[in-house]
Amino acid sequence: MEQLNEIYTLRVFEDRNPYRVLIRTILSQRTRDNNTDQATKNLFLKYKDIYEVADAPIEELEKLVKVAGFYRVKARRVKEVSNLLIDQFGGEVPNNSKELLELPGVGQKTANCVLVFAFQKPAIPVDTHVHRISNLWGIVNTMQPEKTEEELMKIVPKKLWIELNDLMVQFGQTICKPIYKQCEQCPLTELCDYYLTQYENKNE
DNA sequence: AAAACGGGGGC
DNA sequence: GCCCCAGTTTT
Repeated sequence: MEQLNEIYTLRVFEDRNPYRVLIRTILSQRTRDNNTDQATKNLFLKYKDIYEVADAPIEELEKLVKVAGFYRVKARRVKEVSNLLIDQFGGEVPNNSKELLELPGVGQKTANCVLVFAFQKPAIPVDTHVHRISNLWGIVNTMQPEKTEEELMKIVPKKLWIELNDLMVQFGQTICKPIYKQCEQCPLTELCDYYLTQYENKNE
């Protein structure tokens, strides 16, 4: 943890407006942060609030969101979710997991991001990196992301949930990648079963 | 359980 | 040019 903190800085949503957090998180699905930021900026420079987004022409939404990729799906989801929130939740983003999961384009990970970043509620947004690395390190041994979240919550002190989660994501993006792992740059090889099994023979 | 969705940034 | 992407929905 200390070592990781020297390499990475914590990324958090400075904007805690629940609606913008929700939209930003939907736009971030399966896309890199830079592109997500740009798409979010495009959207909210043009539209002031949920009602303007809900009324926006789909072609215009697609254009603004394009840089994030999956732009047709995402534009449709942004519009759908905005209309649904207006129709069924009085234009407010729900602050509990059950109702969040009913929204189109919102799965476990996105729901957790909203809970954490908009409402400061305890949850761990487990993405593919966190899931993969947790298993790699033997922190958990399960193929189910929900189970990973459960196990991490047991092991990691609550105060560190968000920070550690974020660091694991960045670690997964840069070093402990899905396939091409950069073990030469890794400060944690001494703790890593994967590294030991991969390299112990080569080091002879 | 697997495919589909779609475009960009990094190297 | 190829690799990899802070997933969710549909088949």
